[in-house]
Amino acid sequence: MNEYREIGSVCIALHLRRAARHVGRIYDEALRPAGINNGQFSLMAMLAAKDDWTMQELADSLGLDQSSLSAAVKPLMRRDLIVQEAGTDDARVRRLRLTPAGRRLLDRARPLWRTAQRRAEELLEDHQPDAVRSALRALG
Amino acid sequence: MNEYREIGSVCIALHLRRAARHVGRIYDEALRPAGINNGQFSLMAMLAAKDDWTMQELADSLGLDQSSLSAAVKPLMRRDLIVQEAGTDDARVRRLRLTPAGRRLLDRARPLWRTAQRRAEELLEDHQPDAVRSALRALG
DNA sequence: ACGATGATTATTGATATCAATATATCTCGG
DNA sequence: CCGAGATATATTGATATCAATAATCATCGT
Repeated sequence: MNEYREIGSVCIALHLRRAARHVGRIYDEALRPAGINNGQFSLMAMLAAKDDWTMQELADSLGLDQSSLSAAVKPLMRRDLIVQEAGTDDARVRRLRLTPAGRRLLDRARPLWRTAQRRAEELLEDHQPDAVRSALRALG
Repeated sequence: MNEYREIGSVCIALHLRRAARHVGRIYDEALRPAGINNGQFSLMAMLAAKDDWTMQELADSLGLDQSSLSAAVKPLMRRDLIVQEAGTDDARVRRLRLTPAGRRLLDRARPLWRTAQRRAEELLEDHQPDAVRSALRALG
């Protein structure tokens, strides 16, 4: 018997990344008319939910490496959807904000997100979406 | 009330990608002594489990875009861990095989994978790993 | 005030990922 | 056999992701 047949069926990293790729494509496709992808939508939705994030706080909330966030904000800043402003008290920190244009784009994107969200929940019909979210929170 | 607070707590794409990033880092760290990352381990384990994959078959099994696999095999070929050979009957298909060096590296990596796998299962202790895998299969 | 240590963000170099497109090859009707 | 459409893989250009490192700035002890 082949020792490696098992791995494809039990490896948590493989299952997670495969699912993340597929679901990410669902959201990306739904969001395409708004001109952003699912990662950019998540980032901007965080900014809309709570102002005054530092880079590190936001990176932690997204489960991202600090340097990955540093790269991810660049395309959004180039399009003037978000801005980074220097902290007043501590000159090292950078605070992120949505611009008015970013907020408008996000509002246009929200119904598209909801469509994708519905489709993803349908895939989880027989698997208790809340239990799955809870498990994913434990992993992330 | 802010319409966007909800999104961070219910978005399936965000939960999945956050978990996938974190878990991926666990496996990457464990596999580092072998010189491969979790995606490369998955790819090579598939080749060890069953020979004679075409590119498209393997891409489907990994839930990857065909063009992503095309890019992913390059670093492994450069290191002579896998080879691509032209199909005999159909000149379009390329078949992938582990080289002996690839097989040796994979055998060295397997106990490292098992360590990471144990750590990931521990995170899922209270969440029935088999149920989670089943849900992830439904998503991917 | 100085210097060491720590904290925050950015940069670099590598791989990963996709959509769109290109290229090569096959198949099948005529 | 030829050409049209289909299929398999590769390339391109953009963003995503990390580890390692660099660059700034803060803090604290002396």
